[in-house]
Amino acid sequence: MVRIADVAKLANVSTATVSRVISNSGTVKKETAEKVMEAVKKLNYQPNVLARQLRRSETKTILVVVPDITNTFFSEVLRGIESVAIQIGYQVLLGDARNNAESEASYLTILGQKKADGLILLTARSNQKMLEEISQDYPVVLACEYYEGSRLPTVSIDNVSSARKATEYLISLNHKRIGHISGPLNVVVGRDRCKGFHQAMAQHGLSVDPSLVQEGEFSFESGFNLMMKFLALEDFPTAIFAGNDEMAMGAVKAIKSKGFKVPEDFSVIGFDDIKFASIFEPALTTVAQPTFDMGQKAMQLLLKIINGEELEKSQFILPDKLIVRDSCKELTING
Amino acid sequence: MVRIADVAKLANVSTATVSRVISNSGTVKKETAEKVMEAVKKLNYQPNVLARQLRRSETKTILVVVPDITNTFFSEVLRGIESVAIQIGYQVLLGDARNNAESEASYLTILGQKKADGLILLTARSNQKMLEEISQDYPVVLACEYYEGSRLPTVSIDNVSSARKATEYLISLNHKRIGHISGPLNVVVGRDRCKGFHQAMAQHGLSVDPSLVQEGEFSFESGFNLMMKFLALEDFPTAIFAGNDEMAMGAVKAIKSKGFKVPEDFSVIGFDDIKFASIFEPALTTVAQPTFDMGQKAMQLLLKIINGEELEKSQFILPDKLIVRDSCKELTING
DNA sequence: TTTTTCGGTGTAATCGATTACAATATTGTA
DNA sequence: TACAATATTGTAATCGATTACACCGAAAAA
Repeated sequence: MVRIADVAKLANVSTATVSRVISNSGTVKKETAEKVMEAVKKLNYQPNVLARQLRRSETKTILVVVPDITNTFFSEVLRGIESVAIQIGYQVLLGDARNNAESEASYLTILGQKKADGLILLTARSNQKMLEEISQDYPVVLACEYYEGSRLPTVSIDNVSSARKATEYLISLNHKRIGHISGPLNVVVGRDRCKGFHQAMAQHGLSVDPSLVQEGEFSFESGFNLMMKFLALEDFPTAIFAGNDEMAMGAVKAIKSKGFKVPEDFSVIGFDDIKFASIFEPALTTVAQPTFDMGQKAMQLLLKIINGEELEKSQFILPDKLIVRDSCKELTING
Repeated sequence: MVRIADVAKLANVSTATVSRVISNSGTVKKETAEKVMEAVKKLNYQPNVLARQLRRSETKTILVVVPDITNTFFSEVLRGIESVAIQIGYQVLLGDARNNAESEASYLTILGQKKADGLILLTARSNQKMLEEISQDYPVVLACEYYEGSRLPTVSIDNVSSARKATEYLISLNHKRIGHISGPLNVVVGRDRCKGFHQAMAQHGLSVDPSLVQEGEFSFESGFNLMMKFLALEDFPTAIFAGNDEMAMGAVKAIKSKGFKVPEDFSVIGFDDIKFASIFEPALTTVAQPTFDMGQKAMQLLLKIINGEELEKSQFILPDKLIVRDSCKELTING
């Protein structure tokens, strides 16, 4: 292992000078610097980051905890985070919570151990109070998910209004009997999308049949099963707003399994616009979240906090976008 | 910040003793240990991992470089890696190469900086020689992808025989005029799958029409475009072996766009068995790779190398599995 | 000429743990 | 009781960088 002392000896200067050169911080005479650089090159010296980190007590590493790394929605956000991180010399430590609040919390010890300078959470299912305490001591940013009424720095879309928008789209297509296949209501985004659904219905004077609102998990299977429930009712809904794209696909699959067609017999709208939404048949009409941007924004925000900069505000709402494809259709009188 | 010295003072012992207690390494009297543990608890002491790392010169961190984090195939492997890592007290530093050999290589400096104890590469597109040199100095394991004729420790399936198996399945369905939509041939797995295809054809005395082998990228769009090329030929193939599932889906889409049906008019087989393969319509017949297992195995292997254990062998071939679904059909005389 | 000023460099303390080695306490043995 | 063996604990060096502070010499100011 080549140490800074080796370089110093070869260049015939002190370690302090070498350090100044490689961090180009201080005032070093040009010729001296060249001598040092030469020695660095000759010895193929790379500073030991651990030592630097210890001394400066910073790791240039951040921790990102995702609920499910195999969900492309989150991996796209992650990519946004990482792209910014790399640019500014940070590395990303990955925590995959596997949809488990406990394991989510277990990653947080990494901060206390000083293995990371900050934390971005793409999931907010563990104890809110604990997290708020942690954010007193360490830089924390939430992305995608969030806590209600919390002051924690957050980057996300406005799930309530997006859900309203999705529902209103169905309403604009003349649908009146609309069902909602909701994500888990103990997760904010599930709750907020459900809320948006109800708001839109109320605003347009439409009543919501309680049997047409079903809570499930953000998975294909769950979407399938809940749609099957709807299809067991006397009086079908004509359109379905699903909590996310996977659920929407499950719902479509269920509809098809009964011999019906989408969008002819049922309109289905999803949420997230995952990679596969456009490949699916029918191509899914859905609300797109700016995944990559959210990741980038979250990282930029975290960096500001790490650097102790003042935040102009702490909640960032990014724009969503309704993507109209082929899974919804206007309800005609015969419909 | 609570330091070990604070704990030592409160417990009225030396820092050495505290250190011994928290790493339960040495011989410490029971009562002393209890005293120390009490002080630890009272002060809520957490060792500064950086200091430990510097002294022990180990980071308990590994670096995983993936070609594309938004590809569920790789994120499943990653999950396998991470699950083992967490269990044994390691953390995973993520490098997303974004399908770019240069950026892949840029992550390797992290090793030299001592920010990670080892490296798992899920992509092998950068300079082989360089990597082999690196593996002299640092623990390295390749997973999924590999270099031909290299002694680098590797975990993967046998892509040649898997591709042969896939092709033979088509042959067993009476197909004779079979096309191959290949992944990039500058990537080993692309090459090996192509090789397996040719082997199977030759072994069954079938000739390969050169115009029925097209090289593309491992993407949906690429699969679509290349299938369109086939569909522009005078003499169609009756079956297609695609380099991976995304390409297979693209091919199916192209076929449908021309008004043909899968599997009635064309049989299509994919590769990887990604999450979406079963949701796609028709559900994709494909070759499943043991993603999670490969990740686990790779991590276990890396750990052995880190610990300086002797490896019984360096190339691990895991079993693949042909998953028969609905995208292939026996060729009848009417074709 | 003398005194400041400051660019450029070196010395040594420091970050916070681990651990080699030394020292002391305790127990066992003769 | 005396001495050896062992258990337990402490002292201080160490990991490899960064950086506060001191210092020197040359240029600028008085």
